[in-house]
Amino acid sequence: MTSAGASGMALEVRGCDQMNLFADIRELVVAELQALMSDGVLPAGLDLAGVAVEPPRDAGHGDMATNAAMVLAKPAGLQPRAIADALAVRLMEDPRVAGADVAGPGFLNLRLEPAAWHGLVRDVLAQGEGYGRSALGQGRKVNVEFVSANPTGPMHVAHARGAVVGDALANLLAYAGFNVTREYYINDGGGQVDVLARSAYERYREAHGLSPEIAEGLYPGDYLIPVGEALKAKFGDSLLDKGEQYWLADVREFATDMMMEMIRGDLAALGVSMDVYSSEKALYGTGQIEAAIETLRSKGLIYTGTLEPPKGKTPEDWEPREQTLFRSTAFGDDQDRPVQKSDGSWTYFAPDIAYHYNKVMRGFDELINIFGADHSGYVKRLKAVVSALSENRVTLDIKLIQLVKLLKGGQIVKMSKRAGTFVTLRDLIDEVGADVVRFVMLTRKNDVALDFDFDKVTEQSKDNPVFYVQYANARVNSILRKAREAGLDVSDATLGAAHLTHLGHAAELDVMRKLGEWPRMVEIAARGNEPHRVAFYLYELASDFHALWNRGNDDDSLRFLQEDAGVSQAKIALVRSVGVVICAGLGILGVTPVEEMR
RNA sequence: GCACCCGUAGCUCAGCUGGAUAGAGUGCUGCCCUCCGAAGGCAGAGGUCGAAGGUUCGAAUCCUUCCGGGUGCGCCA
Repeated sequence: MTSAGASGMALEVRGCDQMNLFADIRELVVAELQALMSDGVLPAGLDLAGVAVEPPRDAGHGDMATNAAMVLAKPAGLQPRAIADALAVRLMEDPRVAGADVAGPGFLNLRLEPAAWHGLVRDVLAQGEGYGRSALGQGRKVNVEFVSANPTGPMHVAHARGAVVGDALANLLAYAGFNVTREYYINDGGGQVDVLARSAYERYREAHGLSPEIAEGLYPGDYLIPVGEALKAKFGDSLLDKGEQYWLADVREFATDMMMEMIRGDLAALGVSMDVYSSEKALYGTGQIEAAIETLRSKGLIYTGTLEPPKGKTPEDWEPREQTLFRSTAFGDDQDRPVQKSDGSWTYFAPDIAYHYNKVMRGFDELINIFGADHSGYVKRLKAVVSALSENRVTLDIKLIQLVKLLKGGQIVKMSKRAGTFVTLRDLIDEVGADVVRFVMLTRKNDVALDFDFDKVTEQSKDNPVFYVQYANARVNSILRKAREAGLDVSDATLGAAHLTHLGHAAELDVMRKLGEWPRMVEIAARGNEPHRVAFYLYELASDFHALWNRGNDDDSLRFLQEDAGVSQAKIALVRSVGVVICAGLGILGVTPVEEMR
């Protein structure tokens, strides 16, 4: 939602004062390892790519841990401990490092000086929601294609998850320094839009007082009634009692446009806006499909042949047919795939090839498609197409979105298009709100099924992750409000200049450590195209913050508002930092932060 | 038959592209409000990471083979 200026911002932040404590310490470790190499303690020319600086699993081990000694032991021909000891001595000389202990099989556990964490808080306040933005993407052009629902009706819940994941992923990638385009591929070239046209025509007849004949296979939904009315308004009675050949094309275009209008509205209600809408139909008759196929043919990947029937269960009506095929088996697919039907017309795969060719030609470095899990069989052939057409320059990552199971009162909400009981995206948003829909849809990895429990998501307890995170943010704002009422200056500038040496308790350090993980988390999530990690991170941050808050009940010195204004400001600086990161994270998820719970 | 995805605490799920004694929530047991919002927090119990092999300093994570569940498999997109 706030991604418009993202790529420019990332470039700006890139460089010197981009704060990422883990990255900084890794740089330090690498520098010291290089020094050890030039001193002859380590053999020269070691590959340091595998050296990682990570949060230790157990916080008791310290603030950060590096595996350097273990990954280098073998290539260096030395004992891990010997490397770790030598490295520890050098690292201790850095003012940020308070301790470096060798542990376990050769981990080097680092404890940082409180001042390092204080610097982090100052940085969060100085950079605001820019804290955590990354230059990882280096402005590379990435295209995220998602939703792409057929323009034949309103969006329903099955589309919602893909829409949310795609949009949050786009936000995430923009935040991580990619130049992102959100794109919707309109499937307006196939038989289903003819069905739409015929269905709408019946509603048009209905608008003229005739009784509609919704034959088997047509779309029965009420949402087409206004389309019928609009057709009447536009065409009067000129289409009545005419054969399909007189009206099909016009009605199809008109109805498709209205459906897309409705879908745009549905997306907007969910907070999604696309940068580009591409039309399948627009590929026909322009030579683009032919050109794409010819390009593949020139690589020897197109031929005429006959497919074997699938082993195991052969379809009843199977008969061998000669078709134009794409050699996707050359890329690991199970079988070659037809691009032309036996009558010579294109299969749905052909325009898809042209569409992906088009994306490659537009200069994208990376393509990401968000598909429903029922498209799993489609993945290999599309990847094959992209790598063939781009000479392996462009990568295609396909995220398959598993089903959403709706639960209400402990019961599964059965959805049937025919029975008209499917739940539309609008219904869902009207009932629980777009923020809840978005957050909950991001609390699972894309490739596992998701239960969406109406009762839980509207509940105000920590069962409900949306509420839990929002509550943390509300508490942050509550503190700021109280402080202002007490006449304290809590502007970010003032807080950033506070004497943060007042922060040092273990519970406070826990929160600071978690804040320190944010930029690292962004990069991990962006590298894997996994926006759900942001949701989980926010939950953890909220948890650490709630814990700190409650410590104040037992220990007065941990309360945020103290007698001494300077001490208060230091504490509030930390509180405010938590709010900044929560807002940044919610921004990526596309969820509106609430300042007060109601 | 083949391909892809999933299998982690009673239940719902995380798990950083191979790291340390596998973590949350929920449920169960016991605690914490004169208090910055208890709509919260703390502690305890609870595991053969579906199974068996393999790769190496080291595997829930990578490889192989099984078992169980889901999805898909030429003129629908």
